[in-house]
Amino acid sequence: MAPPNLFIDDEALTDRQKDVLNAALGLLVDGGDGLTMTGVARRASCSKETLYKWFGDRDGLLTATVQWQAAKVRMVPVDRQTLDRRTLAIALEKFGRDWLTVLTGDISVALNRLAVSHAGQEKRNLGAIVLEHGRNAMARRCKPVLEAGRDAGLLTLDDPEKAFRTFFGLVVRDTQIRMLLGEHERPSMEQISLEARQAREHFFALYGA
Amino acid sequence: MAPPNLFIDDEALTDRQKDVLNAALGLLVDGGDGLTMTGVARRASCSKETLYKWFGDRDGLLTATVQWQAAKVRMVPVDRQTLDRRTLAIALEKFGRDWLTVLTGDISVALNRLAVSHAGQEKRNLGAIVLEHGRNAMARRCKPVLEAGRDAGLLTLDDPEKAFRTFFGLVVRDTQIRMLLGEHERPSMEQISLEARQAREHFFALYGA
DNA sequence: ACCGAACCGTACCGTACGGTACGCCTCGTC
DNA sequence: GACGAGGCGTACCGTACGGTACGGTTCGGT
Repeated sequence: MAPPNLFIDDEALTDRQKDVLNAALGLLVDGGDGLTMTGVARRASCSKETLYKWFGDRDGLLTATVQWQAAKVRMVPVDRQTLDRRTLAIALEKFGRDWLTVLTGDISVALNRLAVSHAGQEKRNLGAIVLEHGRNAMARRCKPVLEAGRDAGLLTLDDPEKAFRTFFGLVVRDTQIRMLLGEHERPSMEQISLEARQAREHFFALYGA
Repeated sequence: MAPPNLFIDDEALTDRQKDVLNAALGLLVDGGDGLTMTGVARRASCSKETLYKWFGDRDGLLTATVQWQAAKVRMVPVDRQTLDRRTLAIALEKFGRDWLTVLTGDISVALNRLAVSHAGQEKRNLGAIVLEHGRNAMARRCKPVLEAGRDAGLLTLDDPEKAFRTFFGLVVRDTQIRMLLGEHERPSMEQISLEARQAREHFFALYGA
């Protein structure tokens, strides 16, 4: 059964509905199993019938949860005027730091795990959503900065997309896949800062004008 | 119930057992669901009872499948004598090419999906196995080459582990996570060659002596 | 005060799947 | 040829979970 309304535009959600999604997310974060309709209903103190009325079916609930939570990920915007090499470097480094912090967080790991599992079956929605709000959102934020850097004569890059993908690689490296595969020692703040700094240095070494 | 014998050392497997594991793998590759004991039994033309006798339980079967298949991944070894800059570059580039080819293959994607899902529940085995035969195997093959490059005065690196992780990032970038999340347009051979070449160039730009 | 909508709690149904039991067949060994 | 081990096919059981039904309660509107 199709969900009655699939709010691709979010925030047609009442507070109570957000409570439900929070419950689902909580269940998801501490152990992907346990995320059952009965479990969500119990944790949110609501009835299963309500869940089905609001979200159509299990998949609708999952989609709503992922969509709503993924949309929360916000990177700090960077104002592109008054761009000199130092502010650009600071911006990129902070970018990497924020990104690594989000990536290694419980919620991000749980969401990506769910989406990856989901992409294994035929239904592809969750993977697309997470990709959109994850990698692609990062790209949308990052590429204008790179282009601004190029226009300011600070960076030498032909294709912003390719440069972004390299930046992605320099920042994320093997961190994400290791977390997804169950290595639960999250890097510390200091570690993240260090890695972001090195990513920035490396990126400038490769693309600095 | 625990599997009767958990052959952490592989290849205590008869041909018939390998047939079974192949069936499981096939089921896994075309759509992670459908990978059910009944499905495997049907596909391998064997009885469920035999499956349970051989592998203990579903988890044992999955583990055996992943372990056996993951062990198949072989990178071409690199002889570290007579190392000049050109052969090192060729080795690293081929390394990247092979790695991207494996990573984007159906089997690798399916295996990693399964392992990631599995790591979401409390049982962590599969994640560890894939990590060991994936990233870690790559590291074990790669780091000696990097150290040889350093000893030959071709590379400047303090910590091989850190250098390897950067190499990993330069090669893999966002490719793996995108495949895992369901983006099924696999990069072509030409695309992979291009990316491996750029990864090699970038790596030398960062670590070349 | 009354009514209806929304919702909670719980009981219930159907099915899919992990795991077991059992009858039959095949084949190697004596 | 007799026999037992190993294995195939199938029927079966228990349970977990997605999904539905329904009675009881709260609450806002009239």
